[in-house]
Amino acid sequence: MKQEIKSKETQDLIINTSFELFYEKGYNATSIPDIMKETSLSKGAFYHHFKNKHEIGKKVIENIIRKRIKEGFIEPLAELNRNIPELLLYVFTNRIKNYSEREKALGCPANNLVGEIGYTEQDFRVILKSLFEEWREALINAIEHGKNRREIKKDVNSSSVAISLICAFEGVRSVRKVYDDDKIFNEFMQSMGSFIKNLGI
Amino acid sequence: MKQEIKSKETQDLIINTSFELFYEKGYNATSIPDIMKETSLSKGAFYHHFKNKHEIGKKVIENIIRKRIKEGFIEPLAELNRNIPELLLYVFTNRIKNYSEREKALGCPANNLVGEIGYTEQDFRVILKSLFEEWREALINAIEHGKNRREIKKDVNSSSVAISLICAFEGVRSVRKVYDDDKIFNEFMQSMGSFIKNLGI
DNA sequence: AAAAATACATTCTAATTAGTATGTTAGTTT
DNA sequence: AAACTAACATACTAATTAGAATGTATTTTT
Repeated sequence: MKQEIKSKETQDLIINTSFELFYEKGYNATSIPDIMKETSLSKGAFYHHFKNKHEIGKKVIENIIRKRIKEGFIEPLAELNRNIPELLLYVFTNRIKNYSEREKALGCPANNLVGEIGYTEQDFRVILKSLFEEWREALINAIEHGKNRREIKKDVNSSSVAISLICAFEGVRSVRKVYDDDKIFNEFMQSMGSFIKNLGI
Repeated sequence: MKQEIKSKETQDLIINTSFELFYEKGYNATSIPDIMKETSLSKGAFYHHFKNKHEIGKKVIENIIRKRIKEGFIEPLAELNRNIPELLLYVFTNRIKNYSEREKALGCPANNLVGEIGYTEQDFRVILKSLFEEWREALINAIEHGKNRREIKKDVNSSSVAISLICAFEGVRSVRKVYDDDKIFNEFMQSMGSFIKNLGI
């Protein structure tokens, strides 16, 4: 029982540390020794708990990144009693302002991984796709609610708007990463704002 | 004179090959031996012409990627005699359909590099930023033309729209890469289309 | 035509890497 | 309490890597 807790804690430490390093340096640029140096554990510990780097990659996406998307983008969409255009405006523009400098400089962890994925790492792609799908479904649900409550125009294509919001958001985090300047966010929010307002009646 | 031509040809071969491999496998996942195996030249040839991988990375961005952005996104914007909303619609939606399967699956080379960049590779970030700036300026110029010709609303913020178009476009190429499904493009184009139409008078 | 420089190829080193094998200590089961 | 197992650490191998050193044929310069 005591061992089980210890084991879980160690695994979590390795997964969390991996996430941070992948986020800062990229997946391919991070080695297993890099990760284990950071945890102050040995390489033996790594290979006792995990098969290889690929497995840790999957765990990072499935556990950490999925949780971040859920908490950051899906759960805030659950307040369906709110006015939907306002809710979307909040989720896609206001929230951006609250990012830490680190998050602004490093971009979106999910999107960074997408950038690194080539033909090779199809496993990662499939898991990431499922995360985006969950996000997309939550958005479609919110938009449909808005349509039913006549807060959003009937002729709005929910699925199309949902994916476009996701695309725009991922895009701006990427572009902001290159610019390293908050001006990008401010200008983006202005157009994004008018796009969202234009969905409303 | 003969040597100069040979030298240039070899350098171009190495740069082009590097671009293709970076695009397919990512920058970090591509080694110099990988590149040189592909060129059928030796490692000695690489280090005769270039200092290290970082230098080749810069050359790939400055030469190949800059050229692609110029030809693909900036030059098409030069047809300022056309109706600007239509021109934007063409550049940002219709053109997407013509991407090859490879380009769709692998995403945007510039954006992929952005994903891989951490705190470390600031050199790349700065060069990439200058490419995005050129693109942004061309877009602002086109939008301003549209405003002057009363094809675009006066209250449209050109800079904000320009950066948002870029963000959305980079975003969709990233998301399409995860989904590996053309449905993403089609749905994106619908919303992007109405956003652009909404800029017009 | 001799000397020098260029465009490479070959060979080497030293570091880093993934992954394995083999400890050792503590906890768990019987 | 003995036997077993889990949680690591240490020490290894084998491959890959960046990059330097050195060699050689072909041009270019003088």
